[in-house]
Amino acid sequence: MHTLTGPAKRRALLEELASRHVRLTAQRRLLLGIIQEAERHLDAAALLAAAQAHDPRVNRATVYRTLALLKKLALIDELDLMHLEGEKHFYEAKRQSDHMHLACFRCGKILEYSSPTFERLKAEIAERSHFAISVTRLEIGGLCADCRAAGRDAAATKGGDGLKEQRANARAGL
Amino acid sequence: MHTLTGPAKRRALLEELASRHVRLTAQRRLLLGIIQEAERHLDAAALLAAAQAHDPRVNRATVYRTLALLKKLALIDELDLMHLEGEKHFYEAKRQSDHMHLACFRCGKILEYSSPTFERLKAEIAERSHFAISVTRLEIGGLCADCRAAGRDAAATKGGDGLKEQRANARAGL
DNA sequence: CTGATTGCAAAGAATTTGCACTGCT
DNA sequence: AGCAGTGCAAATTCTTTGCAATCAG
Repeated sequence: MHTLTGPAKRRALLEELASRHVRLTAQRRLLLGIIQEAERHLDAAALLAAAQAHDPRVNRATVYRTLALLKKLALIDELDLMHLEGEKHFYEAKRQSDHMHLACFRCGKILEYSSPTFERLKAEIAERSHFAISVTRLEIGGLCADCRAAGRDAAATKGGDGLKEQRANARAGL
Repeated sequence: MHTLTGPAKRRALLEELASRHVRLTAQRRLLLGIIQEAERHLDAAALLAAAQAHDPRVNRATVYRTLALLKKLALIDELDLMHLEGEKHFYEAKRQSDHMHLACFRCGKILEYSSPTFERLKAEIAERSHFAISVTRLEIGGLCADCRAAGRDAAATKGGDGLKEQRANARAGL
């Protein structure tokens, strides 16, 4: 997961934009680079912060506009990650094969998973519903292996309360 | 799709809440009923409007709090429907088997689709990643059968621009 | 009774927009 | 040169919260 090839990948994105005759401003180069080198899923605020570390003049609006552009050009995917921590969106550069995201409600960890079965499912859907698929988003919420074990232990004593669980409880007024 | 059994289903939800010792206020009964009888996916605003049609005193906050409660109790699923029209969430009563949502970027139509392949995929994920799945959300964006055809026609003349496409274009400043 | 639930209105988080200015190509 | 892109700050959209009043069990 997050197998980054570094410069190679980065150039690919830049070239992709250039070949599509998209203007390459300093801001876009910077943002593209950050998105591609990212070791974790970035939200708009994190991307903005990272960009401003290099050049404080990069503006929030530019970040949102650039993300919208890249999404429209199908170069990045937008994720909700099960709204584990608020309603913000996360972004990642598109890769060869789609993958799904497993979000742990307890520790907040995000696991990635890809499978031929998913590809088969998509093909099946396309064929049977005559739908031309352009984006897929498969997000799964639950407990990761570690937290399943930890949860069993904690349940014996106090009753484990994780990230998402806390938020949900608060909202439901529990 | 949207095969509603009416009263039967409604009672089921009420009883489910009662059996869990959840207080059944007039507001909750009303909201539950609306959610279960709904013929389409409801967002918080639509749910509020529908509720207020019966009783104008139902408050926005109560709607959000009730949705949070039902989500926490795993009685409803929250959907993003590919953010086709803003960032609001949609809700639907949970059913026996999970299904995915196909969102048409052009006409905004939402199709539902369920498949044993999806069930197999979930089983595979659970087994291989040792993840305890509690919620899944599979959303697919693209063009529905009708719009694929319409798009081909329109492309010949003006170049079809649909709901989501318009918003995306606007955001990307195109 | 008594704590859970509600209404209200104000606050909050995330994102978008209008407009004047800047900078690619 | 000329239009796409940007910064800025205000506006929007959707959702949450604090607190006093109300209600279910």
